[in-house]
Amino acid sequence: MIIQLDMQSELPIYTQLVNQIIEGIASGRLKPGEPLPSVRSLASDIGINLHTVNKAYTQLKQDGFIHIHRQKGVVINPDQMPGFTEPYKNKMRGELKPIVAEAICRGKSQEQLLQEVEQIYREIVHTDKEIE
Amino acid sequence: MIIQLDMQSELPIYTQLVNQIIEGIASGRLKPGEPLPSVRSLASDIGINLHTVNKAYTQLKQDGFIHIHRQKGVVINPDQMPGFTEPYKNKMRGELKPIVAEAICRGKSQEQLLQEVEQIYREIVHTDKEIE
Amino acid sequence: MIIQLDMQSELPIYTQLVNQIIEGIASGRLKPGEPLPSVRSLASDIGINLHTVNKAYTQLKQDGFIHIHRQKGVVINPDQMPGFTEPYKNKMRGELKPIVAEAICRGKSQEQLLQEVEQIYREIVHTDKEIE
Amino acid sequence: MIIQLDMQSELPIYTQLVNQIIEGIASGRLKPGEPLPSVRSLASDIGINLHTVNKAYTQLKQDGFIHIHRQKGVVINPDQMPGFTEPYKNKMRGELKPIVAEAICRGKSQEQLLQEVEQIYREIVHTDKEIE
DNA sequence: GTGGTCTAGACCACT
DNA sequence: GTGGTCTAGACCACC
Repeated sequence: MIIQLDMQSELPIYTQLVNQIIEGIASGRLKPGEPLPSVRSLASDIGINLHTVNKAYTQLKQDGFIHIHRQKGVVINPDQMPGFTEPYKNKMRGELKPIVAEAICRGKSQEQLLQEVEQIYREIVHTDKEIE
Repeated sequence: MIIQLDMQSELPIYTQLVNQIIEGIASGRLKPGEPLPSVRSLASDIGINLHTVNKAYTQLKQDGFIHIHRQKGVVINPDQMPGFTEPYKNKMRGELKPIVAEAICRGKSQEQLLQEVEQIYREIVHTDKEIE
Repeated sequence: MIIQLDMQSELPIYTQLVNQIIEGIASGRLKPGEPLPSVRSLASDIGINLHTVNKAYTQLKQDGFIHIHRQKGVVINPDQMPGFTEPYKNKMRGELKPIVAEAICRGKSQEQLLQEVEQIYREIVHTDKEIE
Repeated sequence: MIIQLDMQSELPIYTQLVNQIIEGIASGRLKPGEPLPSVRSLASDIGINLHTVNKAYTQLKQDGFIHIHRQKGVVINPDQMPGFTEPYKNKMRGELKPIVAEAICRGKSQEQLLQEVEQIYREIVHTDKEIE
């Protein structure tokens, strides 16, 4: 799996990493039980510090997306993804609200906005799984 | 208009301010041409630093949501809201993508996600405009 | 509040810090809303690195014991302590089980063990709040 | 006796092994003088490294729970379990204290906490000894 | 001033 | 080899 980081972004590097791995899972490119590179190898591959990778992995572990298997390394949670919990739902709605509000100001109709979301949904799910 | 700030939030205060004003515009509670409180009075009203309000107003001005006149003070852009520009579109899609991806991982179907967005849309637009 | 660290302990320093702060809250020496020293000052006071303090604070924040107020610094959660949740309950029972088992092997009766726990409970709660 | 290991746990595997054997003794499923599997066979049974089992056995021996004979192999200490020594007492209290403190913060009364400990005590002692 | 992030390098426990 | 911890020093955003 290719990791694309924007070092100029306002988003912390570890957050970008977390997002990309979640997108990888959502798209099916990363499957439950599949191993992830070690902290050190991923860090050297993408040219960042191992602590930054570690922070991303730790957050993914706390949220239940991955397991950190002692000495076997890191794997995508083989059993189940974290559920649609109430705290998560609130977090999601809180993130969505300002985005929707700005879209409304800028003239997007409800239909247009839903189409936009639908397209993003399909882009993620239909990502060609053969391409890595 | 009531401003609700969460001092524990990870979002900077000025960003929360920006978001709330944009939501006010989206909901219709704030209308084009309508005056906003001065930096000084808003800051003292909600008990935050002048600089923080100033930063929020500056960003809103840069994005085209408000005008800042030397004498007339601050008003909602009376002519037109900023449009659905290409850079904004990219920004929006970049923000939406990780949210959608995580929702997919957590088991949301496309229909459920669209309903969620639709509900948020309606909540913003249908906010009772009588209540301030 | 005095922090006592054992640099030779098997427990990570940041865990010892977390424990001591939780004990401080349990004993009433640290009250809801009360400020905690800044990362830097606490680190220099007890002679450890600021990142270690930061890690402890971050964990306490995630567990809901403290709030990290932007720029105001760190305060004990003024509203409510984290509840007796199911995951916590499981964690607690998992920690308690091997301790109880070993006590049984070493000849402790149920009554003796309960007295031990009771004494610890009282020691924490009845800590003289005048002494700091 | 069935050994249940959690490879995702933060506890080292050898510690989990030690705990489970102590629980086995506490519950009566493992009786004084009873033989334990050899390092080699236990390791292959539960699919872990020889060294890991060895480390667990070594710790149990040091604490006085088992004897390791050159010929007879490993047996539960036939004479007497280790006593309620002063160093052990301190260790136990040190482990108990943060658990009790957190329970207090999370709203457990002394009675509730004692009931919790009592229940764990009974669960260990009353484990059906017929089931292995 | 505050906390947050990133880097760098070291040591350790575990397997 | 793995991840976990600690230290050190730097820069940044926020207020």
